[in-house]
Amino acid sequence: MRLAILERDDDIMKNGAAATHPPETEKRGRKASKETRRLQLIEATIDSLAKRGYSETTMADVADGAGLSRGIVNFHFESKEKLLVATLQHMAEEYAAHWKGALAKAGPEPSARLAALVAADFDRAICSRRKLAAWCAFWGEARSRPTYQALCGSRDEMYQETVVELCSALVEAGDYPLDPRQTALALDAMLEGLWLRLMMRGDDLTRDKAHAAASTMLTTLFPRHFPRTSS
Amino acid sequence: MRLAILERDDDIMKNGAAATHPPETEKRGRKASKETRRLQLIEATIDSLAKRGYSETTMADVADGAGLSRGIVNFHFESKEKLLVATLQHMAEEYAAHWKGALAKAGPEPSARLAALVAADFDRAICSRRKLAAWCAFWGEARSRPTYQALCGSRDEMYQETVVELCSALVEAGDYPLDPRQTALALDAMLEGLWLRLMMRGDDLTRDKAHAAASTMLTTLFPRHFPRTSS
DNA sequence: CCATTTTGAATGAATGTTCAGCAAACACGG
DNA sequence: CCGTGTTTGCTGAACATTCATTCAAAATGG
Repeated sequence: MRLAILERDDDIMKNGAAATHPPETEKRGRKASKETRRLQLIEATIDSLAKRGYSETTMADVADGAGLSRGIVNFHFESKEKLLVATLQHMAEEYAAHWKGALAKAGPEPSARLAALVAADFDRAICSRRKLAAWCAFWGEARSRPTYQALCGSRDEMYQETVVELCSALVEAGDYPLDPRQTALALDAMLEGLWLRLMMRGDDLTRDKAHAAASTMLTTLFPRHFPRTSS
Repeated sequence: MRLAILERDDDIMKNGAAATHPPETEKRGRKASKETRRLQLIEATIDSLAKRGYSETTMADVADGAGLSRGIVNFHFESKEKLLVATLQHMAEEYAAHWKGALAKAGPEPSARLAALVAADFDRAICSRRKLAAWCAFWGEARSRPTYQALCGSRDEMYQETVVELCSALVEAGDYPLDPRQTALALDAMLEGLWLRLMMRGDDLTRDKAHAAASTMLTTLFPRHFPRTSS
């Protein structure tokens, strides 16, 4: 009779041994509602993707990770494929909700909004090792799977469009000699590239360093809106 | 009696139907040397990775793609794992040789060298769909496999270091208010991110557009060294 | 008790690996 | 130029393993 380890140590980018206490807000064991169990399995899937990669993520591993029996996944999800799609969907929704939330809190000033968007990308909640690894695992398969490809545009048209608009506003306000679309593309690519590097080589690149590099880039692009920091 | 289709139409980013004539420099059929056959299988592996993704790349598919029999891979490579490592190694070496060659041709001027480095990244020979897809397939697995991780740093320390040095030279020469290391990191991430996007959404983003965005970024970072183009 | 959830063994398909044998190239003596 | 033996490259069926899926039965909660 094994016990599910539920709380994710959504890592501090340094596998911290944070022994958080079980979340009492949600009921465990048999009483877990359908949706809760689905979440639990999705989290276990992310764990497995991060630990073993896409190609070695098995149903058994997911079930074990959740502390449940083998057949469980096919009960809550119909198949492995659907579990993975649900997992990607979950991450995409979480990501979108996160940057939209950050934007909402940022106020109306374009520069503040853009800074918030960048900061959101390097937030602990989003930019943890295990989640980056999971994203990357899906990216690797996205080329050959239309479903993934669509969802992997999580940093999607809406995000991209938002960045374009913010760049447009800044270019106009500051009279910068930049093409908003091109600038937004470059910015976006840089953020994604920083994620990739963050995931690959974890030692010599920290979340803070990556965030700093991105912020400095904003300063260089829009010097009149992002004052140079002392760093 | 099937015939191996050897020449890759290293694609023009739009699956061109370039029916190149068989390379006469290398002997085919039974007489193919060991090394040639290995290359052939590696190319077939890249094809399979691009077409089906890492997790669905099978030995049978590689063998079929090369027009050879099932057991062939285990004869020339020892195992699937070793085939994949050899493939990644091949791509890494090709990539390194390519940018080093471009650098050699660029002359001594730092700005020209940096521009050459960027241009090399978007060269047809390197930046074809199938190769980007293959890279991305490996990236997805790199997290959980030390061997891949090491090789995936193909855009490796040496590349990164070169970019840092070029940035340093430019910063000094032009008195730009930039930190070379941070700038190099951002540039590098942007290039990798552009690759990723180039692979994901092939329609609304072409190699030329990506290259243009990268070049514009150079202009913005080092305006006195990269004159603004009319584009 | 009934409905819902969970279990875990059985099943079958997919696939990496092995290997005995075949056939082309080659070496060499006639 | 032939014949013969040997090496080397290659084949494809057989094998073993891994893994997703199924399902009948058990456990749990209401």
